Amino acid sequence: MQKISQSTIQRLPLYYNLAKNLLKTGKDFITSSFISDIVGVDDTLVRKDVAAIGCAGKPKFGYNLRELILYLEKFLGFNNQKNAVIIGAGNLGTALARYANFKKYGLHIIALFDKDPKKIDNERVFNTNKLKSYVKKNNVEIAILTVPGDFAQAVADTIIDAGIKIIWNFSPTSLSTPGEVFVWNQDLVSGFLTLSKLSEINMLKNK
Amino acid sequence: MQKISQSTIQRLPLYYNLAKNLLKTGKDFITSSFISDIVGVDDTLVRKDVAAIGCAGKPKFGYNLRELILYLEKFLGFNNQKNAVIIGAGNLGTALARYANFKKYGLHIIALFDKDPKKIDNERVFNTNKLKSYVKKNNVEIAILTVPGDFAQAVADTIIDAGIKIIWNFSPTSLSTPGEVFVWNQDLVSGFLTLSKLSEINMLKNK
DNA sequence: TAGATTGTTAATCGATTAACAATC
DNA sequence: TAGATTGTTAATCGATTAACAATC
Repeated sequence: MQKISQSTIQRLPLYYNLAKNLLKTGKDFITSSFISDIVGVDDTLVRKDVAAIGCAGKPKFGYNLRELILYLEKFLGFNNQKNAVIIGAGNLGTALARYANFKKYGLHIIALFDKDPKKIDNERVFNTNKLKSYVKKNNVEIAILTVPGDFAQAVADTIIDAGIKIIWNFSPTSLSTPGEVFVWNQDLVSGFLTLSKLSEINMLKNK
Repeated sequence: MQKISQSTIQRLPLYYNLAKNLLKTGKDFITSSFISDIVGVDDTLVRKDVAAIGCAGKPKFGYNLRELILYLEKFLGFNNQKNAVIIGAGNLGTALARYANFKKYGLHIIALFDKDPKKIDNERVFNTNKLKSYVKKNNVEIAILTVPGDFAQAVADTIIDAGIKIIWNFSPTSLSTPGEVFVWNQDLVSGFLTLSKLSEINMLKNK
């Protein structure tokens, strides 16, 4: 299998969303230049990305829409349902837990943890001191960290100890983890700062 | 001014968070190799990034921590307070609005909009039909889109018409916008799919 | 002074874009 | 057949890494 770059992987969900939207309009085919126009990625690159997941197009028509969608769903692993827990039942953690859509894409959030007794109902939200045993018992693959930065490393240590190999880190702290643990940082403040600076540069460019 | 790459800009907030944490421990200096170890970025690259924002280090010591923090704050624009509105007062939109931290970093969320009458209080949450006039009246620079994908383009058209030049797009829809409008996509489902696939590749690598 | 660390120039690597052949 | 679009190879571009000189 040829290796697929991170950049390609990050673009595929964009193609997927677009393909699903186009399907609603009753279209049967989608061309690389159509995708290019809307997603803002060069059409050659779109074709390379699509080729990389093994989906072939038809000259003069483009890609069969349903087929492309199936290839994307298969590649992105919609059907490998994964259990996840959220640590930190604050605003963001709670919002993520309520976002029903995740399940369709393979992310099944089965519990939240917090150390604030007021948030604990022992049904959906548990005390953080039960985190380790819960993870071991319930086949949890993913931990979603929505705790304040000061606690992130300690929580990470705990869940790694319990066997977690995938961390979706919404905290502002860079985590020190062993090589076999995969961390995906999604701190939204960092996101905002990046957006803010890049937009500034974009303004200057358009002056 | 030399141009600073998007990759550099995306790393700077990571350095910033680390620097702030280290400050709490009473340290006065921070070295590029220390940053490298924790953030997971080559130390040469760290030095280039820091040099790019004009901050100079001291051989044998590293960077003065407070000085580095000041340079980062200045570059990332913490003091340019920007007004923002959130469109879509669902779980995520509401959570973002409640996240008080944003204000420290220059993001001032001054109102939310929704079309569901049950969510409207005409104090913090307004009817979407007032969006355009509100944006024009209140010096709103940033629109945060947390609406379902089907409505994203229509909302985008409205706010662009009202003069918005920066969109933080949490919806799963790629937006068609004029070149002077800057869009930063942060769809969390796409985020999860990327995380999921990359972690899979990471697993294989570690077998 | 010796040694650690910064700063910079050159080399490498990989991603994107350009050119164009293949094909429906 | 002609033309549009895919698929692929080559060229370009930019980001990262390596090597090493400068400096405190």
